Amino acid sequence: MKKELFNLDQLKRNLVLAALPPSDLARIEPNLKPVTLSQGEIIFESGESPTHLYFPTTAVISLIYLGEDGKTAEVGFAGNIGLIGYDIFMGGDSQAAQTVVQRSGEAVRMKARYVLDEFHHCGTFQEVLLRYTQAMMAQMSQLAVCNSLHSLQQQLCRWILLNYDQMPGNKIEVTHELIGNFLGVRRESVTQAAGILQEMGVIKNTRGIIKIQDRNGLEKIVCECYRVVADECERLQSESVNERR
Amino acid sequence: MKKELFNLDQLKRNLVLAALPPSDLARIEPNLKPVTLSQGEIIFESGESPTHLYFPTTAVISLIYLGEDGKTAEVGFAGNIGLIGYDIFMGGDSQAAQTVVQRSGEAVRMKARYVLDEFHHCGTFQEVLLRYTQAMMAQMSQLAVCNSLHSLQQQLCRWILLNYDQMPGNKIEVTHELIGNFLGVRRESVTQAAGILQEMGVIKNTRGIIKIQDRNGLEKIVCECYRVVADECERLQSESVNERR
DNA sequence: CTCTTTCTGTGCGCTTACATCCATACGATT
DNA sequence: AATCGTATGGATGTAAGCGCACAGAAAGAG
Repeated sequence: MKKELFNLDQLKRNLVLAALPPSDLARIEPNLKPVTLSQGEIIFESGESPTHLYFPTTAVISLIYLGEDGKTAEVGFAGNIGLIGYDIFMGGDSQAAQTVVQRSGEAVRMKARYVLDEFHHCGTFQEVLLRYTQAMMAQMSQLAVCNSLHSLQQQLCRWILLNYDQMPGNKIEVTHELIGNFLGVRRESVTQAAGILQEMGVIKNTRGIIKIQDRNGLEKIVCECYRVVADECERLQSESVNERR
Repeated sequence: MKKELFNLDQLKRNLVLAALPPSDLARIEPNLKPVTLSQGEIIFESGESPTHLYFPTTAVISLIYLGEDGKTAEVGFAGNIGLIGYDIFMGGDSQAAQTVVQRSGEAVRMKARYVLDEFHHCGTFQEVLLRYTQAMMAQMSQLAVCNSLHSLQQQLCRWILLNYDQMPGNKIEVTHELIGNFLGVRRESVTQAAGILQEMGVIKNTRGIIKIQDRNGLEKIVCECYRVVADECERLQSESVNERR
């Protein structure tokens, strides 16, 4: 229980935390603990109640649905522009999705108890959390639509771009197999789609790594879903700067 | 602006309202206005800020996404077990989905201003609204997964069953065309899938009407998504009876 | 350096749903 | 009872993605 003093700047890499007024942030800061997350780590199992609210700083965390037949699909995700574990304050006893680390990195987390205490003060903390949860809902619907209406080719572009945006560097460390799990398709289909993108010269596939070579090219191929989600993120960012209300 | 005195029992047909303690319900009752909604009516356009929070009693309301290419898909819906317009209290300025009446019927609605006032009292009203919103999120993810992993045949079964559960009687007044819009597929595909279900003897198609003839049969064909969503509804119902906290 | 593991690249035939077009049947209106 | 608009039922060919099977290639371990 020793109280670490860690850098406020690190906290502010997560834009939800950055959106909080300094006084609020200072108050909750003692209850925020940094954690290192590695790819594939399961944070919550499907059906569990979340024990902590996670604010990713450099990690990216996915919500994965597990079908009865072993098939999987990503229903949402959050990087530094988002939070994980909203079920804590939304009142549910459990969450349906499995929560798994999609890209290794850092996050800070807050115990469910503290989250509830702070949330029920009905201040800016609550307001900010709800706003980001709403954004998450919008994102989830958009991904739902993308899954059902658009080609794998486009979905893959969307996935790559959304990931690219969340990270420094121009490569994504991920196998086709894993992407298949996220998009709910076979590994081979991903390989094929990625192969075509490579022929077009926008990405380069190597073992376990996808290199982005032409971001603009990707944006030309991708469906509108990418822009919708990306714009939503930008909107939230600009609102947090304006510190409305 | 004349104040109608209408039946509390009518309000309680919506389970969100029924979950409120009598004192809360009595307080907000003057701000609840009944409305009649007819099929196809657009309640909010995509991008608009919701003006009212809707509590359907006998109507069923869908959230529809409009793709750039004219394709559409249902991302969520609410009947008497749910509410429409959560963006009001979640803090967003707009909502992404178009909101349209899927089945004619009654609802009561509450002006956004009153909703916000009441919500910020941070009492049971807030708690109940958030709980139902969370359920909506779970439902949305489930539908997302169903769209991407399951066959049209199964999706159609799910859709029929979820609708059946929200209404009295054993027929659904809807055209194949409309279902196609909801499921994001062509009318012909729906006709074909519905034809097979008819051959199996579980439904009967007639002009603009689907008659459910063998509910159990449908449950055998449907994917797990139906049960997940239905169970979530039942959970909320039983919790509201227990009046926890 | 070799062996094993893991990941990528392909080639089938199969199923599902799409696109287009047309036939038919219902039912409300007149 | 005739008519017309809307809804359903099918036929054809096409395309996307699946399931399986296998080959090659890179990384890591000993």
